[in-house]
Amino acid sequence: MDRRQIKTRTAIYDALTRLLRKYRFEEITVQQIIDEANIGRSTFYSHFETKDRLLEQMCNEMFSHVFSDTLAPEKSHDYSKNHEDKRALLEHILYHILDHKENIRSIMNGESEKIFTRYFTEYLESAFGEVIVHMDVDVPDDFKKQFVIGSFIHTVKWWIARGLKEKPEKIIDSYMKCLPGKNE
Amino acid sequence: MDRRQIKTRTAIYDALTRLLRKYRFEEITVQQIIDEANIGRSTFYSHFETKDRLLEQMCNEMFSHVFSDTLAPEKSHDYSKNHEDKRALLEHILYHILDHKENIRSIMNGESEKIFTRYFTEYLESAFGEVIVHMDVDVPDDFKKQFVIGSFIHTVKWWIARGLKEKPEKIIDSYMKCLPGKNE
DNA sequence: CATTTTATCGAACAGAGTGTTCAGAAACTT
DNA sequence: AAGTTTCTGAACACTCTGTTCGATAAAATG
Repeated sequence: MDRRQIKTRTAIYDALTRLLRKYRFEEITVQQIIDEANIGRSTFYSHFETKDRLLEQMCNEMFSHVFSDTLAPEKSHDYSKNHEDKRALLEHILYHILDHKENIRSIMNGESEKIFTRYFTEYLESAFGEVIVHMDVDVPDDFKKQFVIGSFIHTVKWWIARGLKEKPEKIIDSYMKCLPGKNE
Repeated sequence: MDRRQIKTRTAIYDALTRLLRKYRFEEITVQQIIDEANIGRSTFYSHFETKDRLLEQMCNEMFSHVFSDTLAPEKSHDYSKNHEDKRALLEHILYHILDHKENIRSIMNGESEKIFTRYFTEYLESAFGEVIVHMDVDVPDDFKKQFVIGSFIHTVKWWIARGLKEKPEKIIDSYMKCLPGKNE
């Protein structure tokens, strides 16, 4: 890839990241991004069709990184085997989120939250779907799934919204204590 | 209030409701609302400052109705007393949501979802905050609250997103089975 | 019923933002 | 050095927003 393209691309990403610390995504204009990134107007549009596509791609890169290596098939196999490994995987995810501390809070408003949730749900579904079904609670399978996954994602969002203060271990510990049934 | 005002107001509400069945809120323009409602442009703006304020007020009316009579101080006192009454209150809320079946699904996208969540959280917080703290799980109080309330709201959203197919009793039953600790 | 008050209408307007185009400058490749 | 690709930025057409104002219609008042 041409160096120039990489340069403008990262310039745009960085600009948006910086702007997101001050403004909500909805109130940021393309012109602001262009000025902050120090690029020409037509350059922006040759990289991204719209402002929304930019956000989408930025989120995709970010979230795919957050969930990437944890889902390597060999690893996920190990993880879901027993209680302690599940705990380790969940903690691992939180640490990955912690890596993006700077971005994640400002990104976590409006449309981007949905992208995050979609990614997260798909990921947890594929990593834990099977395990959850085998949990010992007398409710329909689909309900069980939505409850366990939904409450986890909600917990993570809560953790992020409050500034990622608590240690991942603490969050996962509390979360698992709140889960129903014997899920060892 | 002037009859004319009431007429335009409901015309606008109805128009937006109808449009929301076909388009997402973000892609609806003021002009579309005006045309659909058959009113003059300046009339719209004499009623609502912006499109967002319209949505906000519409949601406020709707959600305050959903949560209104269930939170009458005397009643909530009864409700949180014992296990069965809590169940009854939760079911009651779902039935109220069911009353708005037509609107609620289309409204439940984008910005309006946040208004719903805010209302819902505040309500549950005030109705059950005390009760939750006394639940027998060894996690911090604030975590306990966010988990119990968050997972309930998520469950309700899940129920709505799938078309409110299940009976309220069924949803509440499953939900309570998933809750941790002895909360009788 | 006549009068006064208030709401609606709609065209016209200014302003902000979007996304496109294009010719020349600048940077990369071979 | 020549050829290719990307960047630049001004200019443009468009869409949507929110305001203004005089004319018209409807409601409230006495």
